Amino acid sequence: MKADVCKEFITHPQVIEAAKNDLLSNEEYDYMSMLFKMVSDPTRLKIISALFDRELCVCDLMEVTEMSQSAISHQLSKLKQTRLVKSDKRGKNVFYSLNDDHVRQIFRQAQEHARD
Amino acid sequence: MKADVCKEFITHPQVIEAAKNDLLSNEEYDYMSMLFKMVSDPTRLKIISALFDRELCVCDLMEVTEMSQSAISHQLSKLKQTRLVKSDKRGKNVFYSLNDDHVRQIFRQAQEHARD
DNA sequence: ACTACATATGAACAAGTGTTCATATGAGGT
DNA sequence: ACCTCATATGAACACTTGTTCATATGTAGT
Repeated sequence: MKADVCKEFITHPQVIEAAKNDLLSNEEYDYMSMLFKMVSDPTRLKIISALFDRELCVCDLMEVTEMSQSAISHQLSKLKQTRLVKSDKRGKNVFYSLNDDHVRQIFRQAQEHARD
Repeated sequence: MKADVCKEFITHPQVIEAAKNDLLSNEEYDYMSMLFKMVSDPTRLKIISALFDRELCVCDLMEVTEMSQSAISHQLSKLKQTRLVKSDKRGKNVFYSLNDDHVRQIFRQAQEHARD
């Protein structure tokens, strides 16, 4: 970013070139950032683990997570917009479930990390 | 959370019990939340991918990520506090590198997800 | 049509986050 | 001792985020 800083490089320019080549596109960073943001809130993590092996309606999620209806509904809305969960309206209820397996994998990986 | 909501459960209480049993401890949620927060910022993601296969000093990271010295230093400080990176002071420079393999795994998993 | 229940949504507010700017610390060379 | 380079750090600021409160929408039963 600055030109007149770090005049005396110790690591050779090749190392910096290599690191530059390892960079991804901005779209990839933005997507990953969005994905991680979605799973970086404890309430949403609770919701995700509740939905891990079954579908649940908003009602059920209130019971399970001990959160208010509004809070859950707002979070589900975000999770749905970002395609992490899908919904199925049946009668008065709306049932939510995880949308694909990537979420489960990332969740599991972090959970393993948490055990240390 | 509320008692007088959802009087007519469609899913049986057993399902709710099962979901409750799948919940983790608050400490686990907080840890996972913290971990995901750390990798949910594009600047930090850039830093992490630059450090993926090599150590770099703050100087190098400025060049590679095209960010200001202060911004990088602040982010490295957070990444170090949360043990995602470690540092090694040699002379005038401080070299940073990833601290364990969990970060790499979680990063890779998300990157795969990003390709869809 | 009316009522009760389930969910969604908008506004408002407190709390958290990332950057910049200015300055401090610390190490090496002279 | 002094100067310069490399990094760290504190304060200030704009911006984002999650919750609550109030209210709207929609569905089923009567």
